[in-house]
Amino acid sequence: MNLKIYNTLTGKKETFEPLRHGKIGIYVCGITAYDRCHIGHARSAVVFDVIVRYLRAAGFNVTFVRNFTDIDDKIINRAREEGISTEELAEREIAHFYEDMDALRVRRADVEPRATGHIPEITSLIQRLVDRGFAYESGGDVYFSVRRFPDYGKLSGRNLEQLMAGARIMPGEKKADPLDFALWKAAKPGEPSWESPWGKGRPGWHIECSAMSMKYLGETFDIHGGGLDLAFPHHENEIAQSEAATGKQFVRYWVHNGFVTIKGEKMSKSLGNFITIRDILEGFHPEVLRLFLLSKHYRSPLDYSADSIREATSALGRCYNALREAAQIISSSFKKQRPLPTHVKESAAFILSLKAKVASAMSDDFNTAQALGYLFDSVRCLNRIIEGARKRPSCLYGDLLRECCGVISEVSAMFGILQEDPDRYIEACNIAALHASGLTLEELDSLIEERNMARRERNWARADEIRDGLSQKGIILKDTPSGTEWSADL
RNA sequence: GGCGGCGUAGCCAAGUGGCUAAGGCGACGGUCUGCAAAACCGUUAUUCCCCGGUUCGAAUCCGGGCGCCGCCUCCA
Repeated sequence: MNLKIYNTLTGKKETFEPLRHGKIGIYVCGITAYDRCHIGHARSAVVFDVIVRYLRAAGFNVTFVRNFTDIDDKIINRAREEGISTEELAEREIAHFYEDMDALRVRRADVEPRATGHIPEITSLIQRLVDRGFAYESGGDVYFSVRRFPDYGKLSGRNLEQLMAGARIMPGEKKADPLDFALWKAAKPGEPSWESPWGKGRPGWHIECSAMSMKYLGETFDIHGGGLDLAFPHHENEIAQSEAATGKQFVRYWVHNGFVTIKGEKMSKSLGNFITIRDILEGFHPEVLRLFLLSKHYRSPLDYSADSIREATSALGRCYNALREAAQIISSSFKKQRPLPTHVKESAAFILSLKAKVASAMSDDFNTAQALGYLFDSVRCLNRIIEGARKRPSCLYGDLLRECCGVISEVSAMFGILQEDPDRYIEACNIAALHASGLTLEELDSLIEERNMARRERNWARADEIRDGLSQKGIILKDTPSGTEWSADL
């Protein structure tokens, strides 16, 4: 398997070679625990969740680390506003994070370190930088001397002159140079603080990721990921700190996901145009959100809209519908052993080749959009087989469909979709639609009964009137040989 | 201003030098049906923002233009 990854550091797609054969260390910047997560956070989490699932499916032994920033200015300010401690705030928001991620079927990382749990590692890394002349103490703060690190800017493609244009010293900072950034911040009255060689204080934002990633993955490791907005200054500073301290390359492949936008603009707290994960999950199944997030390549911007979520809902519903029909055929026993038609065999062959196709799409810089295209192709093939079974039943269909569904299910697992029992998924949609229609089940049943009476009397006008009325309320009727069924309009 | 990204059908979206430009949503026609729904079959971009260039050959490479977005301050 030749895996290609786009590396922000070089600006190119490169063939991936792990540092140690068969093993991968990956660190992804997690959240700052001060507020609810929005769809942008969901994208980053789901994208790296799928990347890790894929790497494991490809046979790599992956160590996945994702941190929590549980102390910083935003947390201090928000805690003060709410009149609670920073610990309480961080604990609550980490719990909310898990609530959202569990709902989204995002798996836990192998190590989930927190900044406040790694103060000794952080201070000793800062000490190392001071000892090597890359950092200096100033009035209880410690700063990194950007000009001492010649490679500064190599990740984000900037040079020092460009950076000087926008750099300035904020009031209260004690930098020697406007480009320098804080490694350690002296405690202000009332702020949480830890002991250090420079007095009481707390870590700057960037240093925690260097200290924790190197602790768990080594001084050089394979993949570091995060949102594109972290590339500068956060990841640039991580490189500077880490490489200045160790003299070694810090990270081999930098992977950044694109933003979620809304009406073309970046979704962000400051613009106030964000939609929380919890908001979405009130109206849609978590797999719908996952499908939506994976439907575009991870590096491109992804525009959120109510319509695009509805499209994902329809597409997912179509897949579940096929899986349910397949399950029905599998569970029914046909006596006749008719040979399978050619087009059925061809469809099955396509499905059986799905794993290889998806693996090939994923090996090209994690092309989930292309991979999902193959999955949808397979669902059409599955429907063709189902149609074949309905037209000319044969006992040969049971095993064939079981095998095909198994492949589809296994491949979907990598994306974290189609993992529900189809009956239960569809039933849940139906219940939601019934609820939204404002009808009770009894009212619906009696309308269906009334319509069937009208149909028996060949009163098509009345029958259609009832069906159209229900359709407007989001309930679709389907007349089958075994009676009338109702379902949600997916 | 500096740096970076993007512009493919009605909408969403793969494809980055050469087989018929994936797939999804929608729409339309056919099969099925009392009519529908679901499903299947077919149609829906002779063409990939515009203009030049390289090449036997470009959506794909190069130059220029137009438009949109992001980073340069906290941000997934």
